[in-house]
Amino acid sequence: MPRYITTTLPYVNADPHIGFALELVQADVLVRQYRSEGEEVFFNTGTDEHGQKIFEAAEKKGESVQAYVDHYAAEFRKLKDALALDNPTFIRTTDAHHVEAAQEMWRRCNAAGDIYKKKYTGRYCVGCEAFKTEREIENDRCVLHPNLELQLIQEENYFFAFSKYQDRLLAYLSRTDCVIPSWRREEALNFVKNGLEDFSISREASRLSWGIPVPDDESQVMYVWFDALTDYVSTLGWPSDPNGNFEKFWVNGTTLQVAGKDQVRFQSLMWQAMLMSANVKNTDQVFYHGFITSGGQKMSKSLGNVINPYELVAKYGAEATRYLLLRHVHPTEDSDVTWEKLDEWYTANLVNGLGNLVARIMKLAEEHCTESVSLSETNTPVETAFSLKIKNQAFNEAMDLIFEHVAKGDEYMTSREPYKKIKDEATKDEAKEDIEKLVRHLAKLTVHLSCVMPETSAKILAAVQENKKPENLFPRLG
RNA sequence: AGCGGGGUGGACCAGCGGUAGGUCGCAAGGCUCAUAACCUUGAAGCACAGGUUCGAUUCCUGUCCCCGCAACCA
Repeated sequence: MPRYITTTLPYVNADPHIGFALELVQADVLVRQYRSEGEEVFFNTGTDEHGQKIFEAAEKKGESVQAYVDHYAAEFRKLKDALALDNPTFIRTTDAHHVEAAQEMWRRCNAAGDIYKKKYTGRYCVGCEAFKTEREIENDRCVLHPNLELQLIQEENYFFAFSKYQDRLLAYLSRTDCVIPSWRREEALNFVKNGLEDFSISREASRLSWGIPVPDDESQVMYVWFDALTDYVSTLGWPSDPNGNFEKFWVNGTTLQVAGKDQVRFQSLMWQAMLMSANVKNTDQVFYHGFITSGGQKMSKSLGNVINPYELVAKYGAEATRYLLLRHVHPTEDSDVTWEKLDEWYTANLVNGLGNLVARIMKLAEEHCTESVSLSETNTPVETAFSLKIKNQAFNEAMDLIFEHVAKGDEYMTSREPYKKIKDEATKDEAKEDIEKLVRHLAKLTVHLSCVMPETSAKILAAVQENKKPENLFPRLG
C-alpha cells in the first residue's frame, strides 16, 4: 500500500533547530525502511512562511519579505543533503499552488457552514503589534513592553466551528492507533471532552500584512491554521490532483504525520476537524516525538545552549548525526543532549564500536582471504525484529539491536582468536573460516544499517565485496 | 484548579508482584587483528511516607520534585 509520511512545516523565523532535525531524521528512517521493503512512499517536508512575525523579522533585517523567506527556505532545504534525506518533496506555503489550495480548503469549510464572522475583543500591545494572551500579561502590561499601556481592541474575524466536531473527533480518537504514543491520545481525548471552542482563523489585513487572502474578503487574511495545515494535502496536488498523488497516497494510502509533542491539539484535533469539514479523509496516524533539552534546560538563544543541526553535521557528519538523534534521543520523551554527551556516544559507539569492528575484520580478510565471501540473501529474525521496531517508532531500541550485533562481532573475534590461529599452519584453515564468518556478519549488519546510515552501510558492503579494509569510517574526534 | 507524562547505580534507558537488566562512564585483569581500539570481571541504584500481600521497584493512597497542555499560544 502506498504510504505518505510528512513532518510538520517549521516556521522560518529562525535558523533550523535540532528538534526539527530530529523530526526529519525520524521521518526519513521510516521512509527508508518502508522503501527498502518495496513500498512506495511520498515523503513531505517544507517551510511555513506566512505571518506577521515573519513580516516583522524581515523588516527588522531590512530585507523584503520575499527575500527573507527565500533565504530561510534555502536554509531549511539544505537540511535534505546535510541529513542525507531520501528524496523528500519540499513545499513552501508561499508556493502559488499551496495558496490556491489553502483558499479552496477555506471555501469548502465555508460551504459546509463551518466558517462565520464574529467580533472579538482582545488586549493589544502596540509595541508588539499583536494581541496578548493572559500569560504574556503581567500587571496589566505586556511583559515585553511594560512601559506601554495595553489597548482593548475589538476586531472582527472569521471563526471555524470547531465545537461542531466534538462528537466526530471523539469517534476519530477512538481509533487506538491514530495518536502515537498512546498516552498522547488520552491527552487529546480529554481536551475534546472538556469542550471545544471555535477558533479564529483570520486577521484584519491591516494587522496581518503577510498572509493568504481570505476568499471573497479583501479585508481579511488567513491566520495560521488554514494556511499552514493545508500543506499536508496541497503538497500532493490537492484539490485538482493533476498527478493523482492525492488520490493515491492520501485517499488510498496510509498517512503518517510526524510532529513535536506540543502539536497534539493542532495536528490531531484542529486539522482533523478541518478535514472533516472539507470532507477529506482524516490522517491515519500522527506520531509525536519528545523535545531535546540541553544541560537540563530548553534550548534558547539567550541561554546560549542552542545546538544547531549544521554544527552537528559539521562535527560528526550526516551519518553519525542521524545515528545520534535516533539512538540517544528518546522517541517520545524529552532527552537531554550536550556536546560532551554527543562526543562520548560518537566515540564509544561509532569509533570504537562499529568503525573499529569493520577495520579489524576487514584487515584480516584483506590479508588472509584470497577472495571475497559469498553472501546469502535470506532475512534473519534480527532483521525482522529491527524492521518492526522502526515501524513502531522505537528507533532507539532498533539501534540497540544493531549494536548488540556489533558487540557479538567483537566477542566472536576475541573468543575464536583467528588472528592468532592464522599464524599456525595447523589452525590456519580454521582461522580463515572464522574470518569469513565475521565478514558475513558485517554484511548482515549493512542490512539494518542501510536506513539509518545509508552511506556507511554502502561503504561496508563495498569493502566486503572488494575484500578490502576501508578508510576509517568514523574518525576519532580531535 | 485541572489533564497527561516522568522521577530506577555518576549519565541515559528497560523491567512493572518473587534473587534489579542494558548501554555509556569508572576500576582491576587479559589480549594484540583493529581507529591507545577489543574481551572478562568488579564497585555502585528502584524520590519519600503509609497500605494491600507470604512477598512490591512493580498494585493502592498520600506527599515532594521535573516536563508538556491549559484555548487564539506552531
